[in-house]
Amino acid sequence: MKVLSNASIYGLRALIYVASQKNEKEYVSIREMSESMDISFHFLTKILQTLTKNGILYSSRGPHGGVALTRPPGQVFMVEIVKILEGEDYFDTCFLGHPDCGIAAPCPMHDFWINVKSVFLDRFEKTSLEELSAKIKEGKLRL
Amino acid sequence: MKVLSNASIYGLRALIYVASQKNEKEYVSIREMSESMDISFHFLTKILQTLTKNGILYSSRGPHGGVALTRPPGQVFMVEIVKILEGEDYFDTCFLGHPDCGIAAPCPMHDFWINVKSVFLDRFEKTSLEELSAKIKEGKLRL
DNA sequence: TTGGTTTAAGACAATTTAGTCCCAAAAGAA
DNA sequence: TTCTTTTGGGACTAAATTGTCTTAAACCAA
Repeated sequence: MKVLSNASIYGLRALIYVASQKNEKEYVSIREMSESMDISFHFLTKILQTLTKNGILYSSRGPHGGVALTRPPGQVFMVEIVKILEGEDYFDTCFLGHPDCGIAAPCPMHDFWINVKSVFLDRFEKTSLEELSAKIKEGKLRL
Repeated sequence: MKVLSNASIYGLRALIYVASQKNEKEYVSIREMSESMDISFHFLTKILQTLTKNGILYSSRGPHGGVALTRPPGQVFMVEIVKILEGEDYFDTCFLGHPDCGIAAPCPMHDFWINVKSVFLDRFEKTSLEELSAKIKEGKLRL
């Protein structure tokens, strides 16, 4: 079971990586991240570019260049990242794929799916990069 | 957000279609289903073939041929269909894609994901084709 | 200013998923 | 038997996702 594309997963992991850095102001090298997390450098670069375009990251070229968060990790929430990388309509889906599933004509899984989606939305809205990176810093979790 | 491939969705919908038939013993034509549900006939045929190979359906060729359930709809549960069409390891995934995410080295979403997956598993284990088709028969739901 | 380093941008290739097509095989009917 | 209908099986195509590569642009330091 998978709810995020690889692009979103890599993007999230990279953001957590950046968020768990000691010095919040310093740029983190994409090359360093790609090697440390064993993600294709070029692919990761492309994903981080869209996060930069969408105002989540600053970026700088040249020596000591890389990316950095535009906001403190505690103010960046999963839901925003997911919507940028998966699309604004991420939560507007039907379990069985009907384009217009709703109260008027619900599919057999409608009630269950509405519930599940609200659990995801709630969690994504409440989870910040700070929370995600906190235990990484303590070495209790892995990226 | 999507948790099932199109193949699984089409397979499930077709099974619900078969299950909501008046006469349980009669074969249901794949052509009829594909047209009624607006699914590619050849694609649906392929999907139903794997369900036939896996003992979920009987099939018969020629006039009045088609597919029929091998068991009463009340004895066929979603979890079985999903595992056939998505793979046995459907519930053995990490939210962030780590192949060996576990208690020893959990990812930052591990606890949440374990919970969500158990909700899905529980629901899939308890939901039969009979339940899914019940309200279709009454015309209260759509396929 | 020159050269090395690093992200930006976009073309390109590989893989996976989705869907199409053709013909064979089985079943029923004339 | 022979013809028609319908599923079986596999090759093929299309689209989306994933990943690679090349070149340009920006930045830094010597």
